[in-house]
Amino acid sequence: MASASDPAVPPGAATPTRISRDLLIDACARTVAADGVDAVTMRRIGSELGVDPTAFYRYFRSKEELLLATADRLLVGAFDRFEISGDWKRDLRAFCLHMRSVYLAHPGLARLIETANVPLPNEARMVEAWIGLLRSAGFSDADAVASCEVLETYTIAVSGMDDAAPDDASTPWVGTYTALPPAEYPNLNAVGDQLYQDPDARFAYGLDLLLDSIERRRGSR
Amino acid sequence: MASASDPAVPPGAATPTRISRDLLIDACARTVAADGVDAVTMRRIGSELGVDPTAFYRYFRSKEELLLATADRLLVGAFDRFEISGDWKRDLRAFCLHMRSVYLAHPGLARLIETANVPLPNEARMVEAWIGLLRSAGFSDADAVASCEVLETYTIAVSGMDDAAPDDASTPWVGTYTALPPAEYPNLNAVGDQLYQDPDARFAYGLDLLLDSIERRRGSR
DNA sequence: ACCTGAACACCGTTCAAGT
DNA sequence: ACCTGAACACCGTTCAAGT
Repeated sequence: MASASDPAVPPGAATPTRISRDLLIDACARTVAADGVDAVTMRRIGSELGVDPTAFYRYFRSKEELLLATADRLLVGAFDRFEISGDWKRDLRAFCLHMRSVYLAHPGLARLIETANVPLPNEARMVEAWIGLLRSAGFSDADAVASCEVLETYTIAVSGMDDAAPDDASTPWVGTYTALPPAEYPNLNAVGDQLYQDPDARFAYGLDLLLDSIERRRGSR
Repeated sequence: MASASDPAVPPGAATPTRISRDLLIDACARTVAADGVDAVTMRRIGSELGVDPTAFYRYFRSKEELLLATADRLLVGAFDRFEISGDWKRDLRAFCLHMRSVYLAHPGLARLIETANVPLPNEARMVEAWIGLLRSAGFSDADAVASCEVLETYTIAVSGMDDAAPDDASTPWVGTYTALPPAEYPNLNAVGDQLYQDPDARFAYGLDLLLDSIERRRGSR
């Protein structure tokens, strides 16, 4: 797609380099956005670029290296020009909700970042921004670090869990809890129909619980 | 191993059934406890029972069915005879910490339960107990459901994230944040050495933030 | 009735061979 | 210098054949 519209590569010229790190990351990012991380196979990336599946080993040491580079690219702009209102609580809330939407749009991305054993460059910039927000809001260094870690962990772990579930995952769950014998499961029979209705609402509810406590701990010091 | 020490199976007798659902689940559970969910392969389970790798298809429809049955077995007793002190906050806190320790002892178990699209029987019993605890503590049904969901989600998602990281995963992270250029990363240079020190402490910190807020919402109604 | 084992359609990755 | 393609060592799963 990129090479077809690139006027710098005349069609009749001697075969130019058809792939590069950037092109491979592009193809990988497209696949992740379309079908998730699990859909990425070397054979698919290769055929998408019209190239042998094994050609990419000239540019990346392994599939994991390609996936991490792709993950980092997908984080670019996810938070970069995020508007800072000055209200730390409101800003952090919007931050977390926005990151969640990015994770949900790229199934497997959150878990990819979780399991990386080295922080991605754009992840570092994100944490830098979060901690800056907390420190300038008057939090002590220790509180800023702890609060930042908890919010980051909560956001990425819960979103990673929710994006792994298929779209209709909530449907089979709803109702199964109310079908259990009432003698053994009185509470589930009473309130089971309210369980697991809306993952987004649940995420926001927990996020507000965390932010409320963080705010209160700052005030009570 | 079981058949070798089983006196009910004389060595010279006509070959008896050597496997069953229970034996397969046992072997699978042993593998999960020793090396995690990812180490489970049909060929390994087969060789562990001295049986052809494909023999298990007579007892389970697929690998996933075996894994889910194993997950449910690993939840048995994880919370069953848990002591109820009567202090809901203290009980829920111990509950979550205990479940986390079970997840961490079985790498991949949390994610296995997360991605199941039907609740496991022992999971239902767990949620029944949690909601009962909250309702008898005076929470409204809506608050009990929401609080229970958030605590369950937080515990399983964060533990699933932490158990996926290798043991020395924290080591490479610590320090990388303080090595970044101070001009661009002033906050990470200032407090980066305090980041990602202790996953258990971080989990407990966030758990207390949640419980504090839950307690306050009950009181202010 | 139960287990076996060859086979199939996938993986990620290596490496000698082509151009 | 760059790409190819056969090959290797794995997967989960199927199915005809053995006993």
